[in-house]
Amino acid sequence: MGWRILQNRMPYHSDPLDLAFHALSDPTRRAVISRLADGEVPVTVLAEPFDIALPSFSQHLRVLEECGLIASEKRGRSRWCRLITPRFEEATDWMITERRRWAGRLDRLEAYLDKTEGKGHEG
Amino acid sequence: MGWRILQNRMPYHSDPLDLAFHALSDPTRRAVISRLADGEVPVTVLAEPFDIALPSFSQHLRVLEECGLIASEKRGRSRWCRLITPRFEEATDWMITERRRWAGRLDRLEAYLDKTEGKGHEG
DNA sequence: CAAACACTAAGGCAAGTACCTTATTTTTGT
DNA sequence: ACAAAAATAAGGTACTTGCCTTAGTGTTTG
Repeated sequence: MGWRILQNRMPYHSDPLDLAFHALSDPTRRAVISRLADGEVPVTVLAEPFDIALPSFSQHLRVLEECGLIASEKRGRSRWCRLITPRFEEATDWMITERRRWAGRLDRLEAYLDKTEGKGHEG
Repeated sequence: MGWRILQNRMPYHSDPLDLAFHALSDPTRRAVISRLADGEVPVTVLAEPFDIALPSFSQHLRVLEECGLIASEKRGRSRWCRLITPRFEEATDWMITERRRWAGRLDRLEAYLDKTEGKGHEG
């Protein structure tokens, strides 16, 4: 019945999935994720391929860190970043679950069509 | 070496993956995707659970449609929406590929540690 | 044909985003 | 102790988003 959602005004991205997908919607941040698959990397090295100012790049890292996709640790004067996988898994799981849902529906639809088509041929 | 990215200013979300993840970063839009797994639904029915004005809801549908996650068709006075799967698959594939990349790295790391640990025990 | 229905267009607003530049802080290396 | 390196803080600008309201445009239905 009336299962209302989002009754009151909320910040733009509030739940973890919102934050994760928002983080992944930027090519710079996706590239960072890709790069970190290889292991830990300090900020300057991570930033090197990108043609943006370091503070701008750091903001991207902050977005990734705040939504739990990466973690970082200061060692001496540089900060090392690494991937955190569970948040990424969460987002992936959402997508896979959705995909399974519509795949399941299409399977049932196909089964139904096969059956009715069969009856059509019989009748 | 200098594989520079994003040299010139670009619109916020330019490639299909940017658009898809951006679209998925909103809970209303994710709920629409979930709902459409069941099949085609007209806008008003789709909008019913949400406590926002219809024009606001329509904007969400537009975002989903413009990035290729849904399609819609006008029949009489209502517009029917349905899922479009390839764009969703694209995004899912990106995530699965990334996951495989770091899973692979962790496997190799584990193999390496096993080997060195083995040598350590032998020596 | 008029009223109701299902959107759609247009315009407005507060908040958020993605960049920037210019300090400032912290940590080496000499 | 001093200069260079690696961030970080602070503040600014242009654009985007997510909502709103009000006013249309077509499409049934009585």
